[in-house]
Amino acid sequence: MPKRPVSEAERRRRRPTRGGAVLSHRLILDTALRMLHEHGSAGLTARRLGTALGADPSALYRYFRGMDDLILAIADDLMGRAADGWQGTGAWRDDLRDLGLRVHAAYLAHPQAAVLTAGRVSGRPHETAADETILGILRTAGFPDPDAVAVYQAFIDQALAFAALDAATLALPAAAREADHAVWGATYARLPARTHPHIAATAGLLVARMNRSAYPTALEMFLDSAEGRLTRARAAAAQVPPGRRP
Amino acid sequence: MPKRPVSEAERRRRRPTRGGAVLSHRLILDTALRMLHEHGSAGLTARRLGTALGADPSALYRYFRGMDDLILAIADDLMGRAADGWQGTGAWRDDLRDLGLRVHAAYLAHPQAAVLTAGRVSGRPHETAADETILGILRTAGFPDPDAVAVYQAFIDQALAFAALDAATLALPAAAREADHAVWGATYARLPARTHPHIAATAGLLVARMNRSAYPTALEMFLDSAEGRLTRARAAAAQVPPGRRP
DNA sequence: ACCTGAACACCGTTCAAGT
DNA sequence: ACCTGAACACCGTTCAAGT
Repeated sequence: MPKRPVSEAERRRRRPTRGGAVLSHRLILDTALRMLHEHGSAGLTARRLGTALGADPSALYRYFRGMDDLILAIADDLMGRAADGWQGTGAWRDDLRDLGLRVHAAYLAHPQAAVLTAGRVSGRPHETAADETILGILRTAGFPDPDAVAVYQAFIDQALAFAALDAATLALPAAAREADHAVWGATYARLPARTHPHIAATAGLLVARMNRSAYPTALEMFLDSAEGRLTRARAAAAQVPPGRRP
Repeated sequence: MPKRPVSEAERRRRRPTRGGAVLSHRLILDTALRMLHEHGSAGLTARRLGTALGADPSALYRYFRGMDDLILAIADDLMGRAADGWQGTGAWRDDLRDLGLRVHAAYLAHPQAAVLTAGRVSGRPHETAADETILGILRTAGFPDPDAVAVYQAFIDQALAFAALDAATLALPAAAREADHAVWGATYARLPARTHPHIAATAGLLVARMNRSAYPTALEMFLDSAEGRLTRARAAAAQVPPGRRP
């Protein structure tokens, strides 16, 4: 196990690099995000990041344990961008929808970063803050704790899972993305009705939909079902008045 | 654009490699899946694959355009494994649940491959066959075409998105996976109630749930909502008898 | 204290040459 | 027809040396 890099607060001297930049976690993170946009999700390498910062690549290892540590920091940064400035209205369904769409949008704004961070639990401040917010919305709305936890987990995983899936398409190099799009136009829309009757019958609708994210539909379906659960939980609670609870 | 490698049917001579193996798409695919299991999702490289096959790495380029082409072939293979031997019962809700869980399970059986193929549209035979099956289940159940297409897309994307998300955890090297698990135990369960009251209040439930997939919950919520849609669509259709349709 | 430079052990892909 | 071998342009990370 390599030893922990020096934290931002502990730093004393800030000697500039050969290129004149003064390194910091923030500067490295911002430069990494810029490189991901410019060069794609495979384009973030320690060597290129060093060059972009005007520093030797090995200097990065004083700030991050390695590329994996940097990627977890990027993940938490994306979550921070999603939650930045958010205010709840008190209407749980509207608030959840809004948060889900914000997380999805924050990831899609940095699709190459989203691909890299998909499925990683960072446990860092922005992530825990988002989790606390979502659990608070559900518990305040009246979901009993076991339901709140189950619905919370399905909600955040659905948002992140669709973000990663949709980001994967956007993050492809332009050529590959066009090739994937062309698959729909060329292969699916022209499958013969004899072998693929259902695809053939709905080809127009399929092609129109396939280049749009399914997340808004899936999110609304999720909220429908959550509302049903809440109604049933409230009805069950009304059967057992507060004074008679064990 | 590199030229297309020779297809399996077009091959004439089958000269064995230096290592004695006779190359084929199937052999390369199976060897690639084995390497992914043994060395993780970053462990599939052209050089290692060559060594494992007893061939020079450059020989692979006569079978696949490059690593990306190989990855799309692996994606279609996973979909084939999911659908292999599946039989519908005619009960749309049971059939969809079964297919969703099968796709999820097929991907989780090869998590390192799932990570690599997440979000890629292959347009190849097993993928189109699965799409035809799902659309058929929905249209036969009575979903009007626009609903059938919307629900189909949300269904397949949700299955693949959760598969990729859950696979990302399983595909981590053992050390990183344990570190991610430890994040839950150490960070989340011990956040103070003063700053994170909702996480603190449900910490036991959270830790118990977090190492299990949220897909079964999300899938059941999805099916709840789809059932509501179908009921409403049937009611609307009953309002307009067939003879009066435009 | 912090950054550098060399070193080590790797990559994917191309293309002319061999069999 | 198919595979090989060399070549090219890259990787992440470590560690002793410089400032």
